[in-house]
Amino acid sequence: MLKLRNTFTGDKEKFIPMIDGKVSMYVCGMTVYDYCHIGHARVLVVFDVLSKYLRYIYGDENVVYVRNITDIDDKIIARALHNNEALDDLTGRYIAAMHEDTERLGVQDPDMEPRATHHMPQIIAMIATLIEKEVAYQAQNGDVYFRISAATAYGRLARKNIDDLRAGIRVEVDDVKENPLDFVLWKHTKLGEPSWNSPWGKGRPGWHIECSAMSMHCLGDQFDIHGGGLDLKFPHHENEIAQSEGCSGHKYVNYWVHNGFVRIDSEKMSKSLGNYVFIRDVLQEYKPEVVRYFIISSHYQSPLNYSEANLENAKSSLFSFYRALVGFELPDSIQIENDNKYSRAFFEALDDDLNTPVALSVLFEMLREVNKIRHIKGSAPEVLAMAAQLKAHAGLLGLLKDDPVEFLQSAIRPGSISSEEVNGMIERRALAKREKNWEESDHIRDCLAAQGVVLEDSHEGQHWRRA
RNA sequence: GGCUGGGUAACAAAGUGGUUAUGUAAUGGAUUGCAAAUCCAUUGACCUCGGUUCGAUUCCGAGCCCAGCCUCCA
Repeated sequence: MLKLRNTFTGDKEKFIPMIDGKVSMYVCGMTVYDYCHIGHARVLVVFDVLSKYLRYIYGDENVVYVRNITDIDDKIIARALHNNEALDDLTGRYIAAMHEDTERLGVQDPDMEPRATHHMPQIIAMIATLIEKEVAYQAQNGDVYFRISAATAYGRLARKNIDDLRAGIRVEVDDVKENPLDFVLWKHTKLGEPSWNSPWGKGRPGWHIECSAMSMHCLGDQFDIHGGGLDLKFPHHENEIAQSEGCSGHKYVNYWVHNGFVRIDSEKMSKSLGNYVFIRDVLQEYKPEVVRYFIISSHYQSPLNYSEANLENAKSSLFSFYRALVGFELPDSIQIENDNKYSRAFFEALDDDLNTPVALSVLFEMLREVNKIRHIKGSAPEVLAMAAQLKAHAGLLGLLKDDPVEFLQSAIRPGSISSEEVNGMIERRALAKREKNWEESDHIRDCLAAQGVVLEDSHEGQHWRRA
């Protein structure tokens, strides 16, 4: 039985869907004014793994996974202005780039990908309801604010109390808010900014209300899982709760799931610190599955330290899995057999709050078993079956999807020696080996090594891979 | 200042009141023309100080250190 750490209560809880056998999940996606960085990759991959596992448990058709796109906000407007570019062009470009990144990372598309600008009627209707219920008000400057004093249990998710928050806040001179903690739902338009018509005049929505409106529109006013990065916990998710529950009058989300940060040099990686690494930059150096392996090699809530050493570690681990699968003819889709000790341990790990590091350790045990029996029995059916199960289980984590030879031999750096050249040299070496010309054979091996190609001799001949 | 997490062997990373996590690296063996890969084996650990306990890395308390949130951020 799957258990998840619910950050609302802080406890590891049994996951019981609201509607028996059906799961609804919403994850805060990207604000599209730049390329996705490794921190984004972590959210994408973590919730991809969770959704894959939920689909495995409940069936593909019984899981609805929604990941939104924020395509209207201050930073987007600022960037468009800076680029002298139309807003739609800018967001369109970065949405396309994001889709490139997710596809390369093997992240399955969510069932729905709502965009804020496509949900203005829902956003406006929600604000209208909040005003009607007097949990929101329009201030003198035309902005509409959420009335914190009307919220029940504000600060519960982030475990903050309103007095502390208020003490720390700096009140601006011209503040029109009733309470400095009140946050904006609708901003009246400023010259040159994109705007939509509303009962409160032309303007645009605040960030928090977008997610409330889109999630409730897609999944209903209460749903199972809401995910996102830890940095969204406060104030974004806190505010979502306040708005959504203020609107519906009942509970909004049953399980809050937050993933930890990616760190770089022991510091949080973020746009505001400027120390981020784009996904597309990492993919110049490492294959997508290596990045994925790196991400899931630690628990989703722990901090994840981005470093070359850790990527290299992930790379060598993943390579050893692929090496073991070379030479086996395995179908792409394999039924998972879950009645053996490996599988039980694997699923026990995933059930335990998605403990992917332990799940990976089970895959290593399967790997060792494959190598061991392969050595004795070659390609006997039971060896193939074991290899197939390894591939199938890894597939649930989004790993071992590639063809092994392709994975091991394809070059990612431009200017690398071509596979044809390598094969030519290997042929010459085979000849030298036959003639027991070890000097020549070793020379060729050294030459290839200098080009980043590793040769391995086996009973069936020479195998090669790129280091 | 308030609030969250965390400190595990060379590195990465789980977990546990007493029994091998796991991977990389290292060492020895099998294998190989030599290597590599693979298999077998081995070394190496739980921040500090108290407390609870027959026994604590694991529970409790204090301290030190690290990261994060309290303002936009995945």
